[in-house]
Amino acid sequence: MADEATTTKATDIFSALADPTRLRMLMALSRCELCVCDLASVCGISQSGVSHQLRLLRDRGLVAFRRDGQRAVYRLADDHVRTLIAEGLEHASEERVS
Amino acid sequence: MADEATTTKATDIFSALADPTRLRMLMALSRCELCVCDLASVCGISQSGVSHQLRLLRDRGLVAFRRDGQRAVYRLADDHVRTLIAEGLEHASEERVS
DNA sequence: TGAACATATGAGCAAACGTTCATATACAGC
DNA sequence: GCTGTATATGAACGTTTGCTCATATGTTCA
Repeated sequence: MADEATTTKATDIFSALADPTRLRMLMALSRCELCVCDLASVCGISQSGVSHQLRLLRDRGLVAFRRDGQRAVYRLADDHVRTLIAEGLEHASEERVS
Repeated sequence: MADEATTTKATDIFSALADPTRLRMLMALSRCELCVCDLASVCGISQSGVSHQLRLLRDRGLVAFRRDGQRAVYRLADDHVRTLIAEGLEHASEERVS
């Protein structure tokens, strides 16, 4: 276990979570599904920026989406993502135990 | 919960895990404590490179170390780190469920 | 003290990243 | 068809990252 491919995939997942903008997007999506413009206002960056980041998250398999008329409505791909985010936030909010 | 500071701290943790070299180092350290030169041979980069990365991991609170003569012996700072790594690897090794 | 070994630090550089701007594509309603 | 809105894509940019080289610091033993 933990071969080269798995390690690479794990770093891909972690690096997807390693940017403040993407983490905020995923935190928002862990509550409810949202369209691109919603995410843009949540993150405070341009629609274009959000779209670029969403493509990365899609490529890494962290989010999925459906078309709803003109809108593209995004959601977390699965509960694994939700769990990882929750764990990271939990550890981050805990006091450091030496 | 999940305020600005917590989000930042979480991205710091995730980005520490987001590099192949650092993840390999941490995976090795999750089995047993190791000195710098051991880690260098595990990672296949220079001693200097390992030392730089260890400093980052120390600053982020992911590893701790003790002096043993000339050696600096590093270990994971706590079990939270071990848990996060294990989760990431587990998710990475699972088949993608659409 | 001085030599040998282990680790840490600083400078420098190529590559990757995150953003914006401009523009293209897709859909809805007229 | 055309217009307006939502999303996607490509180019360009400044910034950050991860590494190596050279060198400094620290520890042990003679």
